[in-house]
Amino acid sequence: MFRFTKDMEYALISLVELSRLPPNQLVSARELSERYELPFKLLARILRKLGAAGVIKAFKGPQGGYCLVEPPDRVKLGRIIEAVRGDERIADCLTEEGSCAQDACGCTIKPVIELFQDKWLNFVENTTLDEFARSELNPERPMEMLG
Amino acid sequence: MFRFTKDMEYALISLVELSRLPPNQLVSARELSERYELPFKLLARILRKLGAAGVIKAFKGPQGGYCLVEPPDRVKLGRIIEAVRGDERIADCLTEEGSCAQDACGCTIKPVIELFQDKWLNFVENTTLDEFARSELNPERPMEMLG
DNA sequence: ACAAATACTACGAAAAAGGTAGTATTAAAG
DNA sequence: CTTTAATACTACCTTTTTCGTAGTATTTGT
Repeated sequence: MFRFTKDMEYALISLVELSRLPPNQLVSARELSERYELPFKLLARILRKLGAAGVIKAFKGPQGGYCLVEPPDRVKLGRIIEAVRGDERIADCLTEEGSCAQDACGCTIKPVIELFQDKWLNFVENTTLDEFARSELNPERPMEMLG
Repeated sequence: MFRFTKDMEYALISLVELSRLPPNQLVSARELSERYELPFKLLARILRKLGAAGVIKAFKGPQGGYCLVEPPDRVKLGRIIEAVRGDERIADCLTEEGSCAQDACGCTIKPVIELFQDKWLNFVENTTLDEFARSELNPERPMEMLG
C-alpha cells in the first residue's frame, strides 16, 4: 500500500522535464522515452491522458510534441493523479460518499480512513508541480507534507 | 496508488477491537471473523503475522484467542504495517539506500520521492493504535498527518 | 479423549500493474 | 502531393499483487 506506481513515476518525470522547457518549445514522447529509458508506448499513453485532462498540450506532426498548458506552480498534484489514474479513493469503503461496505456490521476504522482521505486530498491539492521540478535543483527546499 | 489494502483494513479492525478488550480477556479469530464478516482463514493469517511480530499475543486451545502485548498507545502504525505487509518502500527506486534504477539516466524525481518516503515514515512512526481506537468514539479528535 | 483454538503451507482466482503491437490521424517540410 | 514524424486510439498480453480457500498439524482446556 502507499506505493508510487510506474504510471505516476513516468508522468512526473515527464512533467518535470516539461517544466524546464523554454517557452514555445516542445518535447516529444520519443525524446522523453530515450532520455529516461522509459517504454515508449506506455509513456505515450500516459502523455495522452495528461493531454486529455488538459494538463499538457499536444502538437502532432514533425517537430510536434508536448508542452505544459499552465506554469508548473499552477499544476496541482491531485490533478496529475486524477488524469493518470482516475479519481482514486484511499480505501474501498469510501467509494460512495458515506457508504461503507461494513457499516452494517460496524466498520470501526472508517472514521480514521476518512481522516486519512481528507488529509491526503488536502495534501495533493496543495502540492504543485513546481515543487517537484525545484526539489532536484534545490534539495534543501522541502515540500509540506505529513507534518 | 496510496490505497489501504484489505490486509491492513482487517488488521486495524482487529487491533481496534483488541484495544477495547478488558484486561486479561481474549478474542478469537472466529469471533472477529463473524463480528465483522471478515474471511476467517485470511484473518487468521493476518493475526498470525501480528503475533509473530510481537504486536499481539496468541493463546491456543479452547477459550484461547488474542490480546495486545502492549497498551494501544505504545503500538505504532509503522509496526503494524511492517508486521502485516513487510518493510515497504514508497517507490521502486528506493529499494536500496541511495540506489535508483534510473540514476544512470537521471531520475529527476527521486529527491521528491525520498522526501515522500521520509515524511511517510515519520507519520507512521508517530501514529499509534490508540488514535484509531479513539477516533470512532470521538471523531472530533484528529490525528496529526499531512499538515 | 474430545473439542476448540492457533500454526503453517500450498494453492488458486481475480484484479491491478506494466508493457507491446498495430493502425489511424494529423501536419510540417520538401 | 508525397513523405515523414509526430500524436491518437484500441486491443491484447504478461507479470505481479491482492485476495481468498483448503487441508493438515499442533496445542490445550475440559
